[in-house]
Amino acid sequence: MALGSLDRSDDRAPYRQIADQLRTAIDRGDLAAGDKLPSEAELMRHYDVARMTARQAIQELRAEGRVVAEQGRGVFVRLPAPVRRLASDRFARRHRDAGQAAFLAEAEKAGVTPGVDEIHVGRGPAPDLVRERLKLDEAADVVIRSRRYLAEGQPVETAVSYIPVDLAEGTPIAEQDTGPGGIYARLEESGHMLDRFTEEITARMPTADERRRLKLGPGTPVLTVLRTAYDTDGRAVEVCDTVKAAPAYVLEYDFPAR
Amino acid sequence: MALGSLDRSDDRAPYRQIADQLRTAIDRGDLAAGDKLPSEAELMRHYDVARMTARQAIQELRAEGRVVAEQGRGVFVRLPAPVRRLASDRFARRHRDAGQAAFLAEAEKAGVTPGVDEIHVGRGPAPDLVRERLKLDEAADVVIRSRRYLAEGQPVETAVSYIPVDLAEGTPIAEQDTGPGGIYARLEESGHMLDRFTEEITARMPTADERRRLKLGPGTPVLTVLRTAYDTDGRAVEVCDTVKAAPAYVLEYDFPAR
DNA sequence: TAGTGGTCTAGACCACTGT
DNA sequence: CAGTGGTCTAGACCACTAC
Repeated sequence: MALGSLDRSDDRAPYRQIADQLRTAIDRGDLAAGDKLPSEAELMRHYDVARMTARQAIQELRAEGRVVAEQGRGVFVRLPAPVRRLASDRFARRHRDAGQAAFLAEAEKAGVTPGVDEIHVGRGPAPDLVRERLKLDEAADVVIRSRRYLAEGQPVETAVSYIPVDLAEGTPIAEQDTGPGGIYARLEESGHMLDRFTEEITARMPTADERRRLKLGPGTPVLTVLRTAYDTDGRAVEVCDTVKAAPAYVLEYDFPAR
Repeated sequence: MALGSLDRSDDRAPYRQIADQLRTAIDRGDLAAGDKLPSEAELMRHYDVARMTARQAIQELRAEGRVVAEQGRGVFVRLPAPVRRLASDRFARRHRDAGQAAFLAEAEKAGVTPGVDEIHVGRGPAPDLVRERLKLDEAADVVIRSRRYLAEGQPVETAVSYIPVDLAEGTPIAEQDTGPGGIYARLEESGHMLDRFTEEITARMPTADERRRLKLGPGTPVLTVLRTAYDTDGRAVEVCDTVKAAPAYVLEYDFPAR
């Protein structure tokens, strides 16, 4: 691990120069995934700077999500997250017919042990974003199902589903356990055959709460997917708001050139 | 703007408590978009802490992308970026027939003044990711077109297209100006009618280079879209690698339940 | 010129990790 | 125990902004 030296005549701040050199070392592969970076003390000696300067350089890389600090151990080049590809056919009826909800089917395909926890089922008013998409009036309540998905025990996604009460009440959708095939299978059983979905994708930094629930390190963005399900009558029957740890996902879509 | 006080018995670090209080003030609307946060000096007086502690609190919010610091002026609650929705029909043939490339058609629809700059056209080997998708052997060159898109003068997206040389050479695709309707119109003119696209979406923190080209503040993630275009023979005729400033986009996809 | 954030120094004590 | 990062203090000089 050969570090360069500071150029005091360079107008770039020393901490940026140090960050650049570390970044380059990572990009070149001098520092591979999982490797330990020089400690703060080593950087102080090597570059002859104060501790805060060395720390600031490392802080840059942390904010970029390239390295992770572990107290008492050191700072390490971040390991590439196990990536799960989500194809847009993941809600295909054949999976429901096989008795599997989308997340479980997808995880199994990827050879990952799936899990679900923090399941909460309730009833209440829908957020504005949801109300617009479900075309409900302000007064109408919805059944709200929230849960957290795990892959290999690690949280990777939170999801909140909103279903109009007239579609959910009296069915397992309003229960803790929705049964085989999940919400979509129950909707189809009650005569609402699904026709199509729309998904709206954004990316942003997580809120403090999301950081906690998804156990995200600093410098880790989230992908949000807001999915609306329509039945064959063209009625919006569910809105699902998901927040995914971005490094864990690739979303795939296929569409015609028309 | 009423700030609380520190709880020294709280095991959360003072800088976290201060960050929490500021975050809450923003969420509650006490600090609206564009408002100035208390200065470092004010935070030092109010909470009776050292400057670095006040700075660290603000640093938290910056990394979350919630506030932006402007030297000499102060720290401000970030303004919501003007969002552009990208529907998956943005490559519909009707737009090409109308003589417009996708970005321009989309921008006009959104009432935004579009721009393109930093156009570079060249020829060289394809990156691995691209070669796999174009099904080329290692030796085969591609035509490489890179450019940067602007909305209202602000850079919002960079794009690099890769086209197999046998499809591009001798056509305007290998020239600086591809002509009306862009690359896709030229491909169709030469007999490669487009059939479908696949898009692979990820989100991550930008590289230093991307931060510069897209003028991104800290705490701003990017959305990447890797699009592959197929002609009616099922041949991959183009791969386009785009990097978008995440706050500026919502991607929309529509797909059947099958 | 006063106020702001940007950067740096030189210390200090703490909690956690591994030996 | 020594080594690591986490946090804090109390200063300093600088560049930029607004008045």
